[in-house]
Amino acid sequence: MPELPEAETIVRGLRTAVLGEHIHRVEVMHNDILRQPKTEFVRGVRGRSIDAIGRRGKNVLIRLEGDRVIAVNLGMTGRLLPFSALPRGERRPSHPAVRFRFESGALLVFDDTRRFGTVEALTDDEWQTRSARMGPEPLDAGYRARDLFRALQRSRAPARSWLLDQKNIAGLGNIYANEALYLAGVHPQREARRVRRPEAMGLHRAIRRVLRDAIQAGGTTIRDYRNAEGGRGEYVRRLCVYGRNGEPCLKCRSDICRIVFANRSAFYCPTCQPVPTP
DNA sequence: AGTGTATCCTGCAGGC
DNA sequence: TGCCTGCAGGATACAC
Repeated sequence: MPELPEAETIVRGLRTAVLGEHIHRVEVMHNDILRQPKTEFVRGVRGRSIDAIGRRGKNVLIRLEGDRVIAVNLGMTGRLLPFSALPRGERRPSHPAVRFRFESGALLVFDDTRRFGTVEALTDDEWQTRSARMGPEPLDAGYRARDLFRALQRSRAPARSWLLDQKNIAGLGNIYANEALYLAGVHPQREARRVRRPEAMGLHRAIRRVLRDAIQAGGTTIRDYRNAEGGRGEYVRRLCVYGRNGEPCLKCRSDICRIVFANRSAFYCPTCQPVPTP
């Protein structure tokens, strides 16, 4: 659920909260969150300090001394919650999966209701290999509209499926993929290779605009997403199609439609995003 | 090779 | 009230 803007918002919050902390103890409450043996994970992180916090696509990267990195994929309901002391009462995480305790007494909790998220300790080299298999960062200055157009040409997948595939672009999820397609006037089921050059230009612009605006709004909270301070994302108020089926299109007043394909809902305006003609 | 489907898991909303 | 179904921001093993 957390997509690029949510991951970026969490990263910014974590920088002020846990940068420089020294990991003293690690507790794993749910082994299924880890993608490696628990002993290997603990060995990779314990006793190291946090040098930097970064992001790649939807992944939060906690960089440790000694060329190590904790890679966190938030899945659908994952949260990274820093606390200055052991939390109690309402502020306590509901489904803690991994707890990092710092020498200062502060701690960082990976909390995940559905446990679709993953946490792993990697060397920089291992992470580089992983990162190389992912598509370009859509907000990088070097990501060009013509690159998007050329890549689209090579696929028969529906445009929405193509945008969700992290090998094509890193960081888009179901919300922002649908929003970008709406802004670009492309139907979610249009074959990627049938997106014309001017439409690809518009889609490139739409992707970057949606992601930048959503970061500025602190992401989108539908139900579970919270930032590092426990706060909500305000981009919900700016959504044009996602979750708005049956409501009027903001441009033309047609009813927004919801369809399901590839096991996920897609939202679009039947007038602004005409059905693909075979 | 590249795409679509089913699956992991929990919680919530809505219908009866 | 309680039971059932469907739905949810992701990623991936598998079948075609």
